[in-house]
Amino acid sequence: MGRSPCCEKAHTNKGAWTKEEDQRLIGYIKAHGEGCWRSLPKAAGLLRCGKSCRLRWMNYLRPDLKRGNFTDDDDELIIKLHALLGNKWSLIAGQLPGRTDNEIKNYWNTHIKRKLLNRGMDPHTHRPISAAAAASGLTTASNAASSFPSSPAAPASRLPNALYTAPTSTVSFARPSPSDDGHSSSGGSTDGPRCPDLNLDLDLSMSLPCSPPPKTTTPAPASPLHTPQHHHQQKQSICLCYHLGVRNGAACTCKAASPAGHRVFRFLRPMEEGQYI
DNA sequence: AAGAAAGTCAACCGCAGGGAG
DNA sequence: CCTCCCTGCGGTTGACTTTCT
Repeated sequence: MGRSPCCEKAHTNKGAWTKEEDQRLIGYIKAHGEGCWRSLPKAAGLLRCGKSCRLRWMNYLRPDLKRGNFTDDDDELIIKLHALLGNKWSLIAGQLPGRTDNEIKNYWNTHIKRKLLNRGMDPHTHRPISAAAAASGLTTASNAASSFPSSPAAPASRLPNALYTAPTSTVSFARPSPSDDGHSSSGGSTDGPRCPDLNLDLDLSMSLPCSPPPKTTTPAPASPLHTPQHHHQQKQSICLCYHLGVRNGAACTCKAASPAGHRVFRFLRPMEEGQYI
């Protein structure tokens, strides 16, 4: 019956982190590197559960985080990536160096949704609201927004033209199955027309080419492990073809460029025929 | 100036995936 | 192949801040 708690809740703090806790966490990770989040709190002398420590580090304390406002270019990139990937915030974050999935998720929900609605676009389907409403029975923008499933599940024919302009590159990519995230229950995708080959304009102005990340002034912790931070840093170099399930393609050498091999590149499970995001 | 409403975002929760044994 | 454990992800909550009346 139920899961066992991830940690001993009776002796853990919850809620906002104090400066002292932050310093303890930062100090410990600087000294020992990331990894083994479950045992980290005890080792660092923190009365927090490991998940909480990880989240705090990932979303707030990491030295490579970029604080501050999103630019319009960021907005557009997020919109495009969301149209492509759905609510795969971690993948989207991987294309925005210094941004976290949580930050982007919040930003989407608080800013970009409204921005799209103001444009008359359904933030889920990325289609004009009138068309989206006609197709799904929605009648208002707020309905359209509130009825979001986690994935836009938009076949190519339903995505905005901006994403499917004259194809500069044609990619036949695999979409994950609808059950991948367990939430794609609506959006009119599962019974839509099959669309195995999508002509994607992949020129999304990615700032991160398929090459090893350049040396930065912020040294990574001296941890030989494939730490989550390492993972995040590497995520910035994830090639979109991996996101799209097109791995080991002749045109992609990302994996070879990665020192951490399979742990670095996470990719969406290739879809079975007829399945969409 | 005070209270209400709306907006923002850090943090929590539960689940899924993957690796180890 | 199965089970357990750990990590990471996405959805949601709620405290705090800002704006409006």
